[in-house]
Amino acid sequence: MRKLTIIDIAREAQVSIKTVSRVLNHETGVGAATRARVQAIVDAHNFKPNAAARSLPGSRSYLVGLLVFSDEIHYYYSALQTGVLRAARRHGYHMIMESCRDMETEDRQSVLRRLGSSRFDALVVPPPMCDSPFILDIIEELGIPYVRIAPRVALERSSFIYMNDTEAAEQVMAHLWELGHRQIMYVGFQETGASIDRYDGYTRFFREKGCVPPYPLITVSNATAKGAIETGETLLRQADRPTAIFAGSDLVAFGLMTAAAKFGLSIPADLSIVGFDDSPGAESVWPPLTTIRQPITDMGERAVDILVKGLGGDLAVRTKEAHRLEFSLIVRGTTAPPAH
Amino acid sequence: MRKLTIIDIAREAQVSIKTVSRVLNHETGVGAATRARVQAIVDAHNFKPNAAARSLPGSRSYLVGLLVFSDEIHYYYSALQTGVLRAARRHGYHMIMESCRDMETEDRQSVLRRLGSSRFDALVVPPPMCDSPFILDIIEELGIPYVRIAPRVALERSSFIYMNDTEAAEQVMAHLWELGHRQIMYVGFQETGASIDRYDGYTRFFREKGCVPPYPLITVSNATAKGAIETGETLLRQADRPTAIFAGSDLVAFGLMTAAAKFGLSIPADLSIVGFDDSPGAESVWPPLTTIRQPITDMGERAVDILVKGLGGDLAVRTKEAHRLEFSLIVRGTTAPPAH
DNA sequence: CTGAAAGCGCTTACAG
DNA sequence: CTGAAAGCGCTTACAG
Repeated sequence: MRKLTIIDIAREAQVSIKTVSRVLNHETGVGAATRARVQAIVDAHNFKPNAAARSLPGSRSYLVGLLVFSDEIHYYYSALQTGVLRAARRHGYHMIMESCRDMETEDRQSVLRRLGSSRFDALVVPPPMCDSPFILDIIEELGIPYVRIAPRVALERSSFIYMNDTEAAEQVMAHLWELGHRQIMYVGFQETGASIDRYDGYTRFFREKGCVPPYPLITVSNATAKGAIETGETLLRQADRPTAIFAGSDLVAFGLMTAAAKFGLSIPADLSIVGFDDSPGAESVWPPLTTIRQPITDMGERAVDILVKGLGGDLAVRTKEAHRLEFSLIVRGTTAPPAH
Repeated sequence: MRKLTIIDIAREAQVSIKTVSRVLNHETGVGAATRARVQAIVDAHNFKPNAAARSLPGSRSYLVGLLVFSDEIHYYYSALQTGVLRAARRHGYHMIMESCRDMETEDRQSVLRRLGSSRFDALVVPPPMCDSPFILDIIEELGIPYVRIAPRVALERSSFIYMNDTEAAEQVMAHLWELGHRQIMYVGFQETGASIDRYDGYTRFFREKGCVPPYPLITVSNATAKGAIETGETLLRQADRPTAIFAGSDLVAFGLMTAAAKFGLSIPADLSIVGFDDSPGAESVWPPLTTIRQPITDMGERAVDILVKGLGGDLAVRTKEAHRLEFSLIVRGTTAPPAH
């Protein structure tokens, strides 16, 4: 069977190819009845216009860019990428990745040139680039439409996708509280502001219970587990050590688990631990980690959906939007009621 | 500055656009002098032909497919993808990912239809799909050129990229031997044949030293760390426990490290451990894991290089090739001389 | 070994 | 609200 073209659709709908093109691109200026008839035929055939043919005469490339931080393999970007790829394909776009190593230290001209020479129509900007005024200025100067993932600053600058870290933290606390824990500690990380949002949830939870948080904020490096291990060794030696620790990230949780093992503390019998991220290792460690799953893949998908809708040219949808996605608490093996 | 086209190149070289097209596509039938002159101009401008314009009239899509196993996030595929993406961009191609969840259980017709409807010009086929006759039959039936990554069966069927697992294993053994270890054990995994290749290196090393391997082959599941932890607990309880363990994968190594911690064994003072893969966690655990780094990203790049060369149409390069890439032993903190 | 013509499937710019 | 014409930058099929 030959590949369908808009000529086939046009013939079947008894309209010109231009009208089919209008419907396909959600352009205005087509009668409601005509639009419905064409759309029905498009749907019936599951017709997808040829991307090459679209981009050749047009000004669009049908490429969405995903900004990634250096070439490193990080599950956060992998997950995001899976979502971007999925949505891009759905919309007839391709994904192109642009790596941002050293963008902050590079001079303005070379970054401009580099981003300007890539021919994507729109850009998905995840952390930490989404919070860099330097990067945002350049993107805006180039006039590239963009959507940010989980930004923390200058929220008014663009559409963005986010999840509520504070609320997720409160849910972690509620889980531990219900198990009977009261001596709960939060161990965060230094690298990004997300840790603070989670700490806010921790303190807010205690406040709502009418209590004062029993421990001060502790932060370690989130780059390697070393800091968490060392901190864990100090913490767990204390006489009034917590019965449960809420770790700001899975990596911090892993470090604490290692430290606990060194002290002969059994998890979750002697100490409960909750992570944050549901990273690939969370299921592999022993016991498997109770943690918060972030909807990273969904975030990527939604970002592309917004972008493509905006590129459709319908001015009404160019409004900046903020989409909140839901997290979920994954209860696995590192949480249990406290001993006696 | 306006985007260059082959018309500009043709004018500058005083030839027709058809001749420029021939040079660009490495087609035969251009005089050596003409070819050199055109190529020089192409290089001088760093001219890249417009992919959309190429694929529109032609039969090629300028898309390379990467087959991935389900939608899971796995660093192996992430690394491969980085390489494929990098090489694809270099050659003016885009990358498209095709997920293979349940391919083995699906019926032949639906897989054929699915792969047939994606319009990539060539396919990179990593494990485990590269060893599935079912998948290979379908790809060949569709006439899609493909290169396999680290295949273990039917090597004559296609070009492939590989590394020498056995030799890498021998290098691990040499490292441990030089530190003074003699009671070295190998703990492999069940999932893929790679574990056997590594075990072969283990036994071969002892044979070359004129010894008999001191321990039998042990295998655990590579899906979660649980099996490795339990196995480790059994092994480390033994009176004649090894002074060093060569783990068939990083994940197995992580499990063994957890088990060692439970027994109060200090790594590397009481027990040395070496992994295999250099996965993202290898640097984050404590102590950081000594392991073999596989050139996964490079493998992806090379696969695309071969594919694109083949698509160039030069029959001579359609020969099946096998490219071996080099691994490297990354010595970190889990290996040291044995106690006393 | 080299080139002139037609056309891929769309969008742009314009006309009505 | 709808359509006819031109053309995007290449490749294909053909001619010499």
